[in-house]
Amino acid sequence: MSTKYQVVANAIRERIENGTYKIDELIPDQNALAQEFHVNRLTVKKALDGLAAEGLIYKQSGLGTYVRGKIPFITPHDVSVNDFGGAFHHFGEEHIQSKVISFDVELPDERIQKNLSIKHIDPVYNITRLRIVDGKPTVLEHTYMPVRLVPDLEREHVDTSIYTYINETLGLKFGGAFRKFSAFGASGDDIKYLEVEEGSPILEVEQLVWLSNGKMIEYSTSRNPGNLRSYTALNVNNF
Amino acid sequence: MSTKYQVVANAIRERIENGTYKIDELIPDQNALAQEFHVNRLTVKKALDGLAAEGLIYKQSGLGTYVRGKIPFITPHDVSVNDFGGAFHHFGEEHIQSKVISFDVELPDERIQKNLSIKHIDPVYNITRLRIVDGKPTVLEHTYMPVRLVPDLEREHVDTSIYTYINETLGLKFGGAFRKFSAFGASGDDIKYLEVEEGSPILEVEQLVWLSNGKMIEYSTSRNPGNLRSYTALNVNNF
DNA sequence: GAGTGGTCTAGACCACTCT
DNA sequence: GAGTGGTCTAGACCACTCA
Repeated sequence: MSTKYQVVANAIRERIENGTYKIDELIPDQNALAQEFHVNRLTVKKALDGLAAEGLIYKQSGLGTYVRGKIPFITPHDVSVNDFGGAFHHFGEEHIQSKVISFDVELPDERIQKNLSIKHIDPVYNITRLRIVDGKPTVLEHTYMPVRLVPDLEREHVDTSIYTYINETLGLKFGGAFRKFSAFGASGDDIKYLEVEEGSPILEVEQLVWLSNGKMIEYSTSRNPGNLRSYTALNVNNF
Repeated sequence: MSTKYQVVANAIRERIENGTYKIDELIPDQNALAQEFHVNRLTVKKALDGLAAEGLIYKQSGLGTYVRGKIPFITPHDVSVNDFGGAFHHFGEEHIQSKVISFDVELPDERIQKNLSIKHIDPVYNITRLRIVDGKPTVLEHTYMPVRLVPDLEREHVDTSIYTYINETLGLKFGGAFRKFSAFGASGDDIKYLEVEEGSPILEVEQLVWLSNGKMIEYSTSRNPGNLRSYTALNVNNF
């Protein structure tokens, strides 16, 4: 919130949301915006690049910058791959409830060592949680995190939001994530906890998250009953 | 391939791939690279920003720029959401075969009108294709495209690669895509064409693609048997 | 304190689109 | 030709990390 280009980006985002800049219409050109905000044109461009990456606007060299309309097939149930809030933040405190099925510390097997780039002597948390949204079992999460990077993780954090603990208490920043989407038939724990029938479709997200310093902090799988949740992803081309 | 930052980015990408810059090690700093390539430091920074967005490197202010290691759980079967090649390009001409199930021109219903941002009088192609990879039915694609944007689409293009026709013959560029991943149980056409059993898990990708001029060019759904294909997505955080 | 990447400026030229 | 966004430069200052 402190850099100039973020201030400019937020101001423009606000104008798009409140309708000052209308869908499919041109917004003022970069020079005009630079004058208005008393910044250099490059600073405006950087702000617009960010909004374009979010999908809010699109630019055409020689013409100008347009506001993009909403994507029709997004619903509030869908989870965007493009933000890092975590489930707690997405659904809101009032709607989400977590049932901790297991919360252990153990030494990692070879697969976990590889994914988290750690040695066999580095302990990891092994956490299984059932996320209940508005009373409905919605996600079964299986999470591994290196103890070294997330010291003193308490039951209390696991009950609510581990991401809040990592971001706000430890002051760590996420650098990025890699995700893999697959479809499976429900088995074992899915049937037990998600209250679905054997073989019914499950959307699995396998996920590797790293910090801004490049260290791997989380390897997890999330299993969602097919009818309850979808994931969305936005991609903008720049070549 | 023509701008300076692309030249620099490609040179650095090459050095990472051929091992000149090693995994988890620092690459030369921005000033050194700027000197070497005879460009300004900002140009180097822009090149590095691009490589960081691709996930190849990560930067830490105050320390330097590191080469990121490979993500362990990617397999060659997985399709990356982060590129725009199309199925034909991904699998290679030798491995992929397309069976055109239907190829019609019709007037769009309300759902298609909304997704493609067109009127009811604008005709669309309605194409159903079965993609066969190495002899195995792998994807059932259902595609809508506005006739106005893709004139003179011939059976020949549908048999091979529509993307090649759009990019190379029509000279159009993709601007971005929005995708939604869901899990379903196989039904109707899935059973018939993908040779799977009723109710077996299907990974569906619903997709909206637009051109660099902002116009919607494709609305499609792709259905993959759960055991055959996964999708991967990379996200880098910048706030 | 030295070195790193991040931000910002003023000014320039280019490629592109429309009239 | 006028106006748009894209690229590039030279130079400056900042925040951050490590010794």
